[in-house]
Amino acid sequence: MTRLALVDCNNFFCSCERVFNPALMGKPVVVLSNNDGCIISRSDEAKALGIPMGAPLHEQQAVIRKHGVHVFSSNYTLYGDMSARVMSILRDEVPAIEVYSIDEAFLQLPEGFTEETARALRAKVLQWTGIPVCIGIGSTKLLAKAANRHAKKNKTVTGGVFDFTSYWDPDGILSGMETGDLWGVGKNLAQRLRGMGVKTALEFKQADPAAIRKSMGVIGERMLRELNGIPCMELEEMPPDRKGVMASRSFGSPVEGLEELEEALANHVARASEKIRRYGLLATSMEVFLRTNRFKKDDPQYCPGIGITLDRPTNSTAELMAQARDLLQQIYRPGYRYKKTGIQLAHLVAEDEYQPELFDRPKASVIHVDKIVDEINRRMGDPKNPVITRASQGTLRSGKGWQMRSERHSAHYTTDWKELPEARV
DNA sequence: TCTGGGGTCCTAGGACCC
DNA sequence: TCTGGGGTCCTAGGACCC
Repeated sequence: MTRLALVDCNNFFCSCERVFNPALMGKPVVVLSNNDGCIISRSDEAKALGIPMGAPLHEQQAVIRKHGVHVFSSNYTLYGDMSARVMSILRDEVPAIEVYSIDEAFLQLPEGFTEETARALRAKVLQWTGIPVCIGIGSTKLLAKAANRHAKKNKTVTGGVFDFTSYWDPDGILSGMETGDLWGVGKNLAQRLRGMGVKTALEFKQADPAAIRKSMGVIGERMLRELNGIPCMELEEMPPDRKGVMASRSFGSPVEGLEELEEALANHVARASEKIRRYGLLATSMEVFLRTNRFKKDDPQYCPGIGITLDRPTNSTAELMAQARDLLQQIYRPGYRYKKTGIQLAHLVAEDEYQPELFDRPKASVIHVDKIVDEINRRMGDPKNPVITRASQGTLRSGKGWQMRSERHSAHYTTDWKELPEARV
């Protein structure tokens, strides 16, 4: 039987801050998201105060002041550095490792790697880096994840390490776990499972595969098999090729003017292009988007996006910048309070494999034209009940007119006319 | 009134994760 | 007043091709 471990750093960002400020030990600590908007990491003490994951900072100010919670802006350079140290220790201990995220890794365990070995590894990571970790062991990735969760939730009993493969009653553990606690089962799938009478991880494990397949597709079936110890997810030592790179930020306060949006966008283009250069990649398509504040229900909402296929693959900041500015001008409308803007570089190709004469560009180019949306709604529907509620993209199909997608119906709408005033491709 | 079948490519949207 | 920023995979359906 193959055995895998999932090693997960506890409250990683908070733990990193503590390494460099030991006086924070035993005190409540939180780390904030990029914009200092949300709480994205909490120490155990902060969790005990009832501060939820992802909570907007402003909602927690009272608790923070009352209990003297230490608040940090995030410092990803620091966290990346600490992560590398932890991973390098893990890499030296086992034949293969998959770095799954900044604070997690799957380990392929060699023969004779026992729970005691795991405890020693845990102690070593703590001693060498100052970062506490939990370790879960199982015969599949899903079970290793579940074991890790059990170890973390019952730290006083488990000491931060739990091994499904040597425990006398694994089903007993699964029966105490809700399906929503499993890796890959979120709010919606948990609800779907409840509808089938499946509430615990054990009930999921024992469910009818055909029924699961029908209601949850291959993802559900895969999870069911993994619960039964049949591996469906391989250890991936090499990170897969990147599909796209995004750079976006929210504004602290709403922005209305084009100039300010351009400035922000320039920043995003610089970051994204730098990133793909570092990876040795070229972008062949780019998308620019704008967002109004979705939390302000009463404000007029406008969330356009526009994508193009680039004339030639590039990672040059200047080239991308010129394109981005042009795209922004196409979607910008005055009179809205914008909250966020960003770009996405996609259809990435490796720089050293790129040969212009062999390069096959993506065929369809996506456009955004608000006027087309308006026009379709005007021509096709009752203006009070528009066919397209929030379509942000459409495609010009050769000879077939415009194809738009309606959010409400999740379907394409194809018009039989091509020409529209002021339509820009 | 009947009106192929198989395949690829593309996109949006849903769901999930850290 | 303030509400993150990245990613992934799967599915469904249309255009287009043979």
